[in-house]
Amino acid sequence: AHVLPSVIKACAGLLAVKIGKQVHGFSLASGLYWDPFVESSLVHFYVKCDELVDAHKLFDNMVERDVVCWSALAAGYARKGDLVNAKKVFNEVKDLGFEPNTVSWNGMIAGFNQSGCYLDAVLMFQQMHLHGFTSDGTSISSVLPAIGDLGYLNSGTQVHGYVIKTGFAVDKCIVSALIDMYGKCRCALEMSQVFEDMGQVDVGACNALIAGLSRHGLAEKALTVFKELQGQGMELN
RNA sequence: UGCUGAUGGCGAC
Repeated sequence: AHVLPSVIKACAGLLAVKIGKQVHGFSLASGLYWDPFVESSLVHFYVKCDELVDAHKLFDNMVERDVVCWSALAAGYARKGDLVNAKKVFNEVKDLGFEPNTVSWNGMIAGFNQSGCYLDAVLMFQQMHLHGFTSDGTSISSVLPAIGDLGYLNSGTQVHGYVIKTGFAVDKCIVSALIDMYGKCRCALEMSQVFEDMGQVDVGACNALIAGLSRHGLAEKALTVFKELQGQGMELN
């Protein structure tokens, strides 16, 4: 019974729709469908495959809904840019009787960011704090690009300060997210500073830096940096 | 100190 969720998870990763549906059928036939782990991995599977209608239907018919499958569904709507349903599902949480956790919040922030609903991503980030949660690395690297796209330099600087204070500065994803954010806010200096403060060289950070430099019309500088890094044996795209 | 499910950046594809 513990292998089903893993199998379904693999189908979701591969977008193997047919196989996933077969596994779904098998779980029904074998009577394992009521297992919360099986069910939520199925919800996640349908979400990943963009079958939100099926995902929602499954969710509504579940015997044992919990915070995990609820998070998966809400995040799925957010990632699709379906603001109405995302918020609707997210706000249903009280009626369902459980509480969002850090992952639930992160899923919404990341989803809104990926679908270009930047303002909503930032608002969710604020709400998360108002509800007494602390952001982790995932929340921060999800919200930073949204802040950058909105040009909210003040918020970005605040998050940067928080990153330094909490020691998240060693996280590669966060560093490149910071570089990306400063690049979008047209702060070439801060951007380069973050890059240099990073002890080690990271491909992602380099990509963000070069993209940021080009955005400033500093294409030549970008090329120079590109060659420098190549000289150090970096494999860039 | 892990051991079935939901959440992360830039880029290439």
